[in-house]
Amino acid sequence: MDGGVKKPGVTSAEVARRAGVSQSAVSRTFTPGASIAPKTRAKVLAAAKELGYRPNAIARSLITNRSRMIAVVMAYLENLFYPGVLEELGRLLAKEDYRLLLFTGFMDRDSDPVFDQLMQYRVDGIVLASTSLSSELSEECAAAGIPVVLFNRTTERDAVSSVTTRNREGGRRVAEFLIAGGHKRFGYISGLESSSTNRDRFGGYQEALAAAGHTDIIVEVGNYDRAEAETAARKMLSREDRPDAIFVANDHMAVAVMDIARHELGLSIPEDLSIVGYDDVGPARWTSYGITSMSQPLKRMVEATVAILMDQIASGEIEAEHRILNGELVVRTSARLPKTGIVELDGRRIYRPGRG
Amino acid sequence: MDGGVKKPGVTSAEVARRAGVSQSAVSRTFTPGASIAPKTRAKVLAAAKELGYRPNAIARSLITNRSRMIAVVMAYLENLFYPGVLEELGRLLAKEDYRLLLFTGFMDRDSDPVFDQLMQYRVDGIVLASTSLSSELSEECAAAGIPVVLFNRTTERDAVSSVTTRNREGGRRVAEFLIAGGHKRFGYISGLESSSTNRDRFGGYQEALAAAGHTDIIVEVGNYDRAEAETAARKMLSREDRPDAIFVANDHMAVAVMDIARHELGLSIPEDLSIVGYDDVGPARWTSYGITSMSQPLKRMVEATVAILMDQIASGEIEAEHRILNGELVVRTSARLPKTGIVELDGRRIYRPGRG
DNA sequence: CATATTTTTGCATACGCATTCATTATGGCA
DNA sequence: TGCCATAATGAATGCGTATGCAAAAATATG
Repeated sequence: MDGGVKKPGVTSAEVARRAGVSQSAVSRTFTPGASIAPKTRAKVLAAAKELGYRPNAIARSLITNRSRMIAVVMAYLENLFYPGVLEELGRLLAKEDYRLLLFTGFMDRDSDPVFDQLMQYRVDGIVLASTSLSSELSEECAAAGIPVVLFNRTTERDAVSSVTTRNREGGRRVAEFLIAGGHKRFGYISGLESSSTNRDRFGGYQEALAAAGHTDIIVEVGNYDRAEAETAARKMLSREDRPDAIFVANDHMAVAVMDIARHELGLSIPEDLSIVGYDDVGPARWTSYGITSMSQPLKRMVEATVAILMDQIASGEIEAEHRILNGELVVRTSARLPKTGIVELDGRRIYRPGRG
Repeated sequence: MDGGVKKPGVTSAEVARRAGVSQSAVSRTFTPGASIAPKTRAKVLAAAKELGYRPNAIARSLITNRSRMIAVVMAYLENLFYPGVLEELGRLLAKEDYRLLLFTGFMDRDSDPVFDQLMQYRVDGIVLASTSLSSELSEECAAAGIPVVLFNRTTERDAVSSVTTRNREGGRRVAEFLIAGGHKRFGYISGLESSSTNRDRFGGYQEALAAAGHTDIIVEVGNYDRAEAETAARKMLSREDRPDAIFVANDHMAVAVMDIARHELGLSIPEDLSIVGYDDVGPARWTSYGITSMSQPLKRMVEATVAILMDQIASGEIEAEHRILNGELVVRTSARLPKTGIVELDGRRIYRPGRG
């Protein structure tokens, strides 16, 4: 009825009056490390509690020029890998006393309008998890002193920090594993062709296959999308010379490929067809799928991401830093096993050729 | 080297000087509906572009007493239903020009420390998706004029707004479906026993079963957790009088139950055992599972949530509002089919008893 | 006890912007 | 052209807090 005014909330001045001290004293009470006498502090805390006072983070940000918010840009969350990342990010950022401003659910892959928003909120750092950033924008961030971390992505010119795994080595290992398993015809269902992860995974795969004399890889595009992966699988598997081994660029698509292979085309996995995925995400571990998959160490990746952010926020230096972590090929039931090279490692079966 | 100072960024005063106008004019240029001459506006926009000016949302919030941020509290994201909610929330909130401050990844189900944070940031609204709120806290929100919406949850005393589906009717329908399918022994794997959804789903199930003379339901607790659901399934299915029909309180657990039943205990689904889930989440549709499941209309639920928030923000009135939506029992392959009652509805098979 | 040193305190100011108010420019109409 | 209504403008102020500075209080030292 009164037209929508949010009640203004208790201010530090009101608390000060109540406690019989100055506004400064109230501020100092809530500023760790500030000079304040214990008894004054106690008075202030009492008054604050009575009035239900909470420091206004907005006003604080205006003074300190720090919002204590990190923007996380994640275009889609359908692939469970990303919710996992989000959850871990939330955990670690909270531990560092940072809040998480999430940008998701925009279909156009263009992050520029989102970028405007996040700059207006003066975030202290940016994590880009499923989008890249045009080079002008990343330069603008650098100029503004805002650290940016590309998560699970890199750019050619490595001007912006990134956290990735050894995708090329991963692709190579997948190839070695499949070759050792005695496969003859190799397929690849690709992710987004513009993404660095996809290029690297395919590059390593292709390279190792070529080294073993296999130069004819059957490729279809899945764009990291479930529906497109289904289409790609149908196409690839209804060929006469269909592959007996497929490397799918991530588990999210691999699940779809397995469903199509088994239930639409009646193929047995791994007897008729071996499938290897990437990420080692939740569903890969579910026994219905049991996907043999290159793992990405999610927790350590997120740790590295937060470490880079905190470091650059603290130092003010924002030279690009690149953290590249190792994964393992986790062996399950979706692909035929090589005779050697499989070892047990804290409860998981891992493929490590040469250790075998 | 210089100890970490984020560059202050361009201010409206600088733009004003550059454009040869007052700071007020700059402000009015970026305030929709403000009184500003087209040519002045053009000058300002030009200067702003040159300098790379973006209005400081923090400073604006301080004046307007609106942060244009909505806090979303979501303890865990492992169940794909919630990432879906998050994505849709992000989409709709962006459309309303609101940002999403996410709180996730805290394991203790207690949301109170989180609550402190979110109040400090003076969010304009709160969505609680996997946590409840102590009654004092919800009263504090009401007093502060901050709308709160419980998503997929309710409290007994309905003092705080909520968006849910007809869980009781859903449970009832599942029971009717399983009875019509000729099942004899009924099991239930429960969600969090303290949650309203779980109570309602079980209540309806129990009620309809009792009406048909089945009063002995075998119950195990899964707490909406995958691992616990696995344990529950093992226990329930290794009994001598194991059920031939299980209602699992959500799909996230139903997937685990199916895996255990099939691959650990060698049961055929639906020949030996029928399974019905809840949510109609992604994996339920994957052909490996094909879970017959009560759907929750995610998009409409999120729509309702945002509508309630926008409404209460605009009006300033925050009397609790309850939106209860309808789901459908989507029939797939995880449960034996009744002879009648299955109809086709925009490409899905739906169970509607009495509709023939 | 006087003096030097340290700790604590309040005053005043600034952060970047929106908004009120008084003033000036603009356009409409006779 | 002159007069009035309206639009546009700038100066000033305040949102809630942190912080530099100087004054005051507390403590240590001789």
